[in-house]
Amino acid sequence: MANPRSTTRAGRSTGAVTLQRVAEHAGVSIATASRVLHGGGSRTVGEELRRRVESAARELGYVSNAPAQALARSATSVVGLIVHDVADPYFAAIAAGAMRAARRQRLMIMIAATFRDPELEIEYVRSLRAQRARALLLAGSGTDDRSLTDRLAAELAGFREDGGRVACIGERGAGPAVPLDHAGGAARAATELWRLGHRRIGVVAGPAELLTVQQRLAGARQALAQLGGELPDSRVVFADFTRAGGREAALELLAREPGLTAVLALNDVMAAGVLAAVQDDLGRAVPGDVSVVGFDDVPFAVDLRPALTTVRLPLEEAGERAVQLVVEEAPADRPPLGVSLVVRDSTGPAPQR
Amino acid sequence: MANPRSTTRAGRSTGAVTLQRVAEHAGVSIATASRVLHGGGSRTVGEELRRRVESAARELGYVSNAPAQALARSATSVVGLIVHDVADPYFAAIAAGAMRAARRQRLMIMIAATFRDPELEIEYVRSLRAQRARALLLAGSGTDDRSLTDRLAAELAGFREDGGRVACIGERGAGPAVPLDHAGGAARAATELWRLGHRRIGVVAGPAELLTVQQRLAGARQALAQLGGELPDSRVVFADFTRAGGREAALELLAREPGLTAVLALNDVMAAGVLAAVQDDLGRAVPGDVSVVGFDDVPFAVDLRPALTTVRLPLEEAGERAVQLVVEEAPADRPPLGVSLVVRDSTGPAPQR
DNA sequence: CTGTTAGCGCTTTCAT
DNA sequence: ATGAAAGCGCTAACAG
Repeated sequence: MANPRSTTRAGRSTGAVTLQRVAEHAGVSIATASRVLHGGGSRTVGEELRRRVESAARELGYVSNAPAQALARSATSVVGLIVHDVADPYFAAIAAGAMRAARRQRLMIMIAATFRDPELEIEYVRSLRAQRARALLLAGSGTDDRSLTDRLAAELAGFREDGGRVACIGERGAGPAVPLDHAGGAARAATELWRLGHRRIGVVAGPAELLTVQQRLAGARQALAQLGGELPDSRVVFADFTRAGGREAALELLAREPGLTAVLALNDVMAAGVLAAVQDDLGRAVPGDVSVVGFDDVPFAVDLRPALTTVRLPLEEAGERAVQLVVEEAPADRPPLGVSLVVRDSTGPAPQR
Repeated sequence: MANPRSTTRAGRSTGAVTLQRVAEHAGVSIATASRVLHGGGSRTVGEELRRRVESAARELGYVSNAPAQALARSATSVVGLIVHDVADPYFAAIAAGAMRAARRQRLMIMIAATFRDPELEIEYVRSLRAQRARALLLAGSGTDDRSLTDRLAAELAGFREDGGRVACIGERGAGPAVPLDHAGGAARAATELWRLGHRRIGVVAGPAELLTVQQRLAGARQALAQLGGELPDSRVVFADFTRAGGREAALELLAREPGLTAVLALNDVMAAGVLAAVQDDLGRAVPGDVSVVGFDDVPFAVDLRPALTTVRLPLEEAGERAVQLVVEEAPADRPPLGVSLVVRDSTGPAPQR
């Protein structure tokens, strides 16, 4: 004989334990059950019934149905986070911060990785919109592609109209943001190099179309100009924001401008590649022959060979702030996150010649 | 029958665009609209109506309501992934693989980070159960705590009863798993060290209660025993699976057993700490004085100083397989993922004495 | 091929 | 304080 979960009255096949069943089991109305099990604080149910409902729920192993709740109250507790690549320590750090904050707010984070495809980013905000996510966090850099940006903006506008909140990590003109001073950081790095006597500095940059890259590059360029130096285009090479990209770019850069005494990598992952290129491929000493500075200060920067001098960005905190921004746990006008230069062993005085 | 909702455009800027509205706008029934907009492939709608519905949806800017769909068909397209810490490259790699596979299946990944708190893991499977996630991926190591394990198992059983699928990355007796040969990998590492002439080998291990740690440790111990060597408890120190943990453990290990010529770190992040301890704190050479081998082969292993010899685990692929396992995109009996030893520069012959 | 019509499980007035 | 009932937006029989 079959062994159904409980005796069924008419046809109604059993299985999932619903609020309905909990209510029956406790001998109360479904409304009451809802109030005790999901009622937000406003305890408006008598002690006796409350107890009965609670034990019924426990006995039956009740688990609330989030989609049903979402439908009924048209609001979910999921926050979408769109990153380029979770395996990239930059995004991993942001995600970690966001998740920490989410836990405090009892929110769930749904992460989508675009693998650097802007089309996918748009597709994902649409998905998250369909999920009726409570908020959306855009962690990746924006692009200077107007059409893409406009389409994204349209999708985000729709999301907001449905009542969703949006926050960006780093300015990208698509809503409130947790500002990240890319330009300032790059300026700090360039200035340090200048101070060390470097006059011929090259830059290994990420994809040229990324706003973040443009801002960092502009910061370095401006600082150098102000100092009386320069950063001609011939000293900048763009590549993927990866270790391989950094390595190739460094090789090209130093082939093109052999006299460079320092290179600024626009992120730490690329810096790792630069270090490999300079030391292993080219057999030059760091910082003896050429100094290298990175950007972001991801966890492994200190373990690089030599330990990387880099611009520190408080990524985890940025992630936390982003969720605070969308759940208004904190005032929107907090002092911006500071960037700082962490001087380690990959930089030194410019070699005499 | 007056529709109370769409009483025209007075006041409120017409609420959400629902299927109902799209249907009206297209002059078809809501069922037809549903069929064209969400109908899975089985095109059973006339060309004419199909076109009308599609353009109506576009004009109105319709976005489907996932929670409503989930409720109606009692199935979602979200897959939960529970990790210890997204910022840890081990989990980041797994997550990246999972997301890549998820995209192909048009699934969304909801990541929950336990920050290494087993209680939280249980809490999160409950949450994901409430979300009616289609599947659950457990990426973290299990524990040898019986009570915790039982409670988790109970929760997972409930999840399965509701129709959810579960997969683990690495065996943990909680359902089908993407096997990861922790023991075999450790054996390979230990054997290599032995081959290089090392006879006094120490181990810097992660938390003792983690199954993964126990398996790796057992693998190393057994290999050594087989070779005629040994791994007494005095040569094993447990600490957090972090850089700091690795560093402290290495310091303690070498203080306790100064004669060690090699140390096996049970993951690469710890290995980074070991390298720092040995070289920077103790001023000993690697691999001249002591050889170091890591575990996992995370991306930065090659950039460590010196480049780390380590056991390679195909983490991204494991993540991909895990989602394939729960959506049965692939047969369950695929050949297990292979582990291999990547020999780099942190290992060398045992020093003569 | 298209429309009707029950629900899916829960929240939330509105009464009592 | 508690219950009855009307939805929330969509899917899936079940007719035509």
